[in-house]
Amino acid sequence: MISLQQLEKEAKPIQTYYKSATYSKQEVSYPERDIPTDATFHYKELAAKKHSEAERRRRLRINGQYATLRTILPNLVKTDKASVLEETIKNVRELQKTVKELKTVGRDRHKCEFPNEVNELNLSYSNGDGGLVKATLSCEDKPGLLSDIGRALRSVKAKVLKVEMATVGGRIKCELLIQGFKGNEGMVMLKRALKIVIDKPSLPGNYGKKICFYK
Amino acid sequence: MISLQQLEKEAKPIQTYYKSATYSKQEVSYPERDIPTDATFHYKELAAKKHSEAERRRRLRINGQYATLRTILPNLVKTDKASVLEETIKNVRELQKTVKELKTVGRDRHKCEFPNEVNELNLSYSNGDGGLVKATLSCEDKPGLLSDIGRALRSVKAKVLKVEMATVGGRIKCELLIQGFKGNEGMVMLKRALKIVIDKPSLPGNYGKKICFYK
DNA sequence: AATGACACGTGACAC
DNA sequence: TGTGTCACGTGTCAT
Repeated sequence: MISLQQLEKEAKPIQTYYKSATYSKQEVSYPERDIPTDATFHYKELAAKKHSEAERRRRLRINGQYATLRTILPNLVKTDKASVLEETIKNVRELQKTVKELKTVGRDRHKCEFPNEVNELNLSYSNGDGGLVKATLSCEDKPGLLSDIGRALRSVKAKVLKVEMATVGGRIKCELLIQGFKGNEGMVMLKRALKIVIDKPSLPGNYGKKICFYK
Repeated sequence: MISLQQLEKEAKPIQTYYKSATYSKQEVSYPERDIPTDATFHYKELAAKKHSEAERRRRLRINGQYATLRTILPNLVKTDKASVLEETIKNVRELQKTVKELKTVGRDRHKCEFPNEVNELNLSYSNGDGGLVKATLSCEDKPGLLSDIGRALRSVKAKVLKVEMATVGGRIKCELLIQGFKGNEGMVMLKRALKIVIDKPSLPGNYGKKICFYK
C-alpha cells in the first residue's frame, strides 16, 4: 500500500509541494513589532520557501546516501536508517579487521617462505627430546650450493631429517631439520661452516645453470 | 562559541525541554469537532510529549551512529552528516575491493607457487624467438629426483636456462626454462621422460632423506 | 546577506 | 491498540 506522502513526493512537482497554510503559521511565531506590509510578507514567504526547499535538498542528498548504503551492504535485514547505520559500522569494522589480517598474513608469508634479500643464517634448538636443530639459511642461489651444504653437514656428522626449500629470483631459502651432533661445539662448527658457504661468492655468468642437473 | 541549542541540550533536563507554546500550536492544527475538555487536552498533551520524546530518542540513536562513524573513518575532513555518509560509502567500497584483491592474490599465489597436491606436468612454448620451452612439474619429493630430471633433460639434449623450485610438505614444484631441442618430437620425448620421472614411486621409509646432500 | 547544517515537534503511515 | 519510523517545515547558529 503506497502512502499519501510517497504519492505526493513522487508525483507532484516541487512548486505544488508546499501548502499555503504553512506560511500563516510562520507569521504567528514571528512576534513582529510593526504591522507586516505585503512586501515583507511576500519576502518572508519567499524566504521560507527557499529555506524549506534547501532543507528538502539536504534531506534528499542524505537519503540518497542511505539508499546507496542499502545496496552495497551485504546481509541487511532491517532497512530503517538506524539499522543501516548500525550494519554499516559493523561492516566497516569487519572489513578493516579483515584487511589488516590479510595484510599481516601476506607479510608473514613473505617473511617466512620467501628467500631473504640479504644473506641469513640461523641455528636454533628445536624443542624436542632428540636434540634436534633447526637451521634456516638464505643466500644467493649458486652452483655447487647443495654440495657445499652437504659437506658442511658432513663435517659435523649431522644427519638431515627434513628439508624445505624455495628458490625465487636467484635467491634461495632453506630450512633444515638436523640431528646427530652433540653439544654446543658442533653447533658452533656447523654455523661457521655454513656461514662460509652462504657468503662464498658465485662465479659470474652462471645464471641459469646454478643448479646442476647433470650430477 | 557554544550555541544556545547545544546549551539547552547539554544542560537542561528533559522535562524543561519542551516549550508549552508547542502544544497550543498543536491544538490549532487539530480541527476538533467537539470542544476539547481538559481531559482530552491533557491526554493529547501527554501523547504529544511521548511522541516527541520517542522521536528525540530516535534522533539520539541515529546521531550516536554518526558519531561512531566519525571516529572509525580515516581521512575524514568534513564531519557533517552527508559528508560522513559519502565518506563511509567510499570507504566500504574501497575496503570491499581491497579484500577481494587480497583474497585473489592469496589464491593466485597459492595456485602459482605451491606444489600441487596431485602430480602435474605441463610443457609450453614460451613466446620468444629462441624456441624456449617452459616446463612446470609437480610431484612427490623423492631421492634422486634431481638426477632423474637431469637425465630426462639430457636425453633430449636440452639446456636449462633457469630453474625455480619450491618444496613444501614433501611435495615439490619445479619450473624449468629449457632450450636446445628442435621441433615437436623433442618436446614429446621430453614430456614422456618427465612423466615417467614424476610418476615413479619413491622407496618407502626414506622421508627426510629425499634430497641427497652427500652427492 | 545569504547559504548550509542541525535539532526540533508534528502529522502520517505501518505493523 | 500503541509503538516506531519517516518527511516535513521551522527556528537557530555558523560561515
